[in-house]
Amino acid sequence: MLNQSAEYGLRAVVYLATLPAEEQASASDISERTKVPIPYLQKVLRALTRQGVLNARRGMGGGFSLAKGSDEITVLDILDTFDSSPQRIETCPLGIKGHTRLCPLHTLIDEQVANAERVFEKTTIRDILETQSDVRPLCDGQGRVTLGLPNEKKSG
Amino acid sequence: MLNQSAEYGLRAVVYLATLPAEEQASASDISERTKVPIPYLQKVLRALTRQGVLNARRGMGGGFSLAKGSDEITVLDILDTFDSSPQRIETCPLGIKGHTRLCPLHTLIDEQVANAERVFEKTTIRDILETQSDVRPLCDGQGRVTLGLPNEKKSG
DNA sequence: GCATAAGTGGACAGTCAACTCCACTTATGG
DNA sequence: CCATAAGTGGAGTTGACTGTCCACTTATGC
Repeated sequence: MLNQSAEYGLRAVVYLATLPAEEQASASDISERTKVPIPYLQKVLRALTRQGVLNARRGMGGGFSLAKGSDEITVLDILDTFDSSPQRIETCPLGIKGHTRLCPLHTLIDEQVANAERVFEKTTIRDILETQSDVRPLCDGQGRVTLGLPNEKKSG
Repeated sequence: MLNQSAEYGLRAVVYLATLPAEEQASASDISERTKVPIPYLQKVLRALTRQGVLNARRGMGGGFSLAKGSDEITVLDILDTFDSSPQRIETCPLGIKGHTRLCPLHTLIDEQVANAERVFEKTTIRDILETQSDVRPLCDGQGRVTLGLPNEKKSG
C-alpha cells in the first residue's frame, strides 16, 4: 500500500506533531523515537523539507519542525512526497484509444484506490493524534505512553 | 495498489472467462488480446497454473483455460498468486512489544487495506463480466466489443 | 574566528520486481 | 518416428527503491 519512505515520513511527522508548537528535533532524536536508521531518515526528512511539510534549521541547536499546523498536514501530503499516494487509474491500461471510461475491471480497482485516497486526503496528522485509542503512536517498548514527554529521560 | 504481474494475470483470466466454457487459448492468443509482452505473460500464466487457477495443456493445439467456473475465481485469488493482495498490517511496524493493537496511524492505513481486500475477496471474475458498462474489458482498438466473439476474424 | 553541531547534496551499493531468453519437455499429426 | 506447436523451468538483465557514506555548508557559542 505504501512504500518504506512514506512509512518513515509519517512516523517522523507524527512524532514532530507531538512536540510543543514550533519545537525542533534533530534527525538523531527523531531516529531514536521512530526506529528509523539515521542515514535513511535524513534523506526522508530532506524530502519532506523540500516539499514544504517541514522546516529545517542548520547549525548547533538546529533540527526539524512542522512547517504548518498538524491540522493542515494530511496523510496524503506525506504520501505524495514519496510517490506513495494510492495510484489512480486514469486511463485504460491497455492503451485502447476508444476507451473514454475504464472497463469494469479497472473501474473496480480504481474505486478501491479512490476510497483510500479520499480517506488519506481528509485525514490530518492532528486527526490521528486525537483518535481515541489505548495505544498511542510511537509509545515506548514497555507500552508506556511517552509521546508529548520527549524530555523525559530513559531511566532504569 | 497492485503489481504488474497481477494486472497482467487479471487481464488474462478475464479474457479466458469470455471464451466458451473450457475453450483454450495459447499464450500468444492471450498476449494479442491483453497487450502483454509474450515472454512475461508466459511466466504469469505459469504462475496461475501452479496456483490452480488455470489448466495448461502442452503440445500442438494446447493452451490455457480456466480451471474452475468464472464465478469461483475471485479477484483476490489472482492477486494472491502474485503477492499483490492488499498487504494488511498485522503487527506494529515499529516492533514495539507492548503493542497488541495498532496505533491510530497504522490502524488508519490498515483499514483502507482491509476495505480493498474485502471487495476483492467478494468480487468474482464473473461479477466483472456481468457489470453493466458501455465499455467492456479488452474490447478492440476501435472501441468495438469483440469479447465473446474470439473467433471473429479481423478484417478491414 | 574557530570548533563543533546539524542539515544538504550527491554518489554509491544491495535487493527485488519487471521483463527477456533459451534449452527442455510434452503432445499432435502426417 | 520425425517435424512442429506449445507449455516449463530457470538463468540473466535492467531499473527503481532501500539504505549508506561523505564532503560541504550553515549556524551557534565560546
